[in-house]
Amino acid sequence: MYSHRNFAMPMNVDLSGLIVCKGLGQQATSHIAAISVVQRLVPTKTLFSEGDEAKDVFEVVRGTLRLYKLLPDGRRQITGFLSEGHLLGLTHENYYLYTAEAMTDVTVCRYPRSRFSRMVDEVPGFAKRLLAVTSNELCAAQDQMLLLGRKSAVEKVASFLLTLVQRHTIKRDEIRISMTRTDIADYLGLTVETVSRTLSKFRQDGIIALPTANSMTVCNCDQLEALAAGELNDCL
Amino acid sequence: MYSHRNFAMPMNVDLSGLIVCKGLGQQATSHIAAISVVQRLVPTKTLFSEGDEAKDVFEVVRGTLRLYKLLPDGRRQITGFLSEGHLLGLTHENYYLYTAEAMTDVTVCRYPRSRFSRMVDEVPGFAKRLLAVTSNELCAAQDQMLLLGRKSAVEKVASFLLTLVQRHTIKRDEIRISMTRTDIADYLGLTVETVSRTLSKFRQDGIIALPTANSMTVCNCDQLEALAAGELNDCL
DNA sequence: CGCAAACTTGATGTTGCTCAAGCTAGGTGG
DNA sequence: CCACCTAGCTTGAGCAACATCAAGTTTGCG
Repeated sequence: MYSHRNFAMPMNVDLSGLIVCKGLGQQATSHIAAISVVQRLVPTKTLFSEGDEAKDVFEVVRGTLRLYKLLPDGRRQITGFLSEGHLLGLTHENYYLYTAEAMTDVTVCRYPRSRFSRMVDEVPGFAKRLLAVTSNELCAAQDQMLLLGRKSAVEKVASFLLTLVQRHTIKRDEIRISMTRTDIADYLGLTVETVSRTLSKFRQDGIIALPTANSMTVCNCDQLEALAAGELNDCL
Repeated sequence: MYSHRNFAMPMNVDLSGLIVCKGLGQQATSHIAAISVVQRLVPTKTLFSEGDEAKDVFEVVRGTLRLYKLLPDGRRQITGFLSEGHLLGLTHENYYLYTAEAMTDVTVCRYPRSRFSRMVDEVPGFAKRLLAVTSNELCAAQDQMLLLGRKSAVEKVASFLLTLVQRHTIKRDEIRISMTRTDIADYLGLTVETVSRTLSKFRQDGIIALPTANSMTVCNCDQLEALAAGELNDCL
């Protein structure tokens, strides 16, 4: 199982495209690159767990992670899926507030938190950039609260599919679903069975096509939007 | 009805205690005070609505507001209750992402967004302070996602009561509930009836006392914590 | 080819919603 | 000061949406 362990490498990678560097000067970029370490994960490996001491901040360079919180009895709520370019591990506590686990092969860039924190003080515009990132996350979190608290299963799944469509603008309407049904369920506050049934229903209604379990084509985007907003409660 | 309208006043108020000023220098504090305007609201008046152009940032000086999002058919999800010392209206979009409505008589301090934004660039440490505030909100939002997506009605209400207890450490265990049952329901993703029934059950079980509908005493804090964590599913 | 994990589908069960009615408290006007 | 009125709260009965439990099916991989 050794080959499955997480490992850090003193590797020379081009980091100039990192999100944390965007808009910062050449000097800041090299400063950031200097304190970073590249790390890789295989699927299902955790980058860090809720409650661990928050020693590092990470940026996703490649692949996708799921972030989640658990209840004592194992119930799971996925708070987000993070892909290339996203930061994670930012917190003002001394411990991580959620678990981050690789869904695919993942490459991240790791920054020691102490130095990262110093950069927030010293690099002009850096705190503002992080504020922008965090504000966007908060916005997404609030949308998700509306979804979790007030939407029906059909609305939840429809909303979710639409966000998938909006992310993958590449290849019109043909979407790769990189998460399992269980992940989707834990993200939407449903069970696997309900997610599966709802997708089947959308397929039967000609709203989507499911060539395989992991890919999807949206046939009727308007109707999906109507369903997501809860405007077609009668029609189903 | 004129007396019920929101109004802004060129009023001299001591603003040195504002949260936005904390930890900043004397110069920054006076700078902030210089661009602020005091504004008052009576209960049920909205400070701003979701989708409005985000012209200002606010700080609550007195009273409590509810923040919420609506679905087209009127379903409401309250994303938070804001009291004294909290900032609101921060967004990186050009419009507000939620509605803010007064629950009590409210006094806020208003800052033009353009100037506030300039301060983020110019006042050292200001962006970092806002980052801390936003990070805390994000943390709370993620806890709320877990609650909304994965907790039962009993667990939701128990969790909510515990956060109330933690806020009001004043007067051991005697808590004033400033929101209506409907507000609580819309915050927890439940209906009024379910909230009422659950509170009644807690009362019957001797976990809490409800002298009036708007106040509460926690009799058995341990049990409430156990319920909130979902550890007593069998016992009820 | 065979195995395991993921997915789908059906039958049944339960939580929390809906609808309906009565209760309580605070505020208003006679 | 009291009666009324209304908004908020409580409680009950029935129901629907979603969960649970239980097979089967498909898929990907060794």
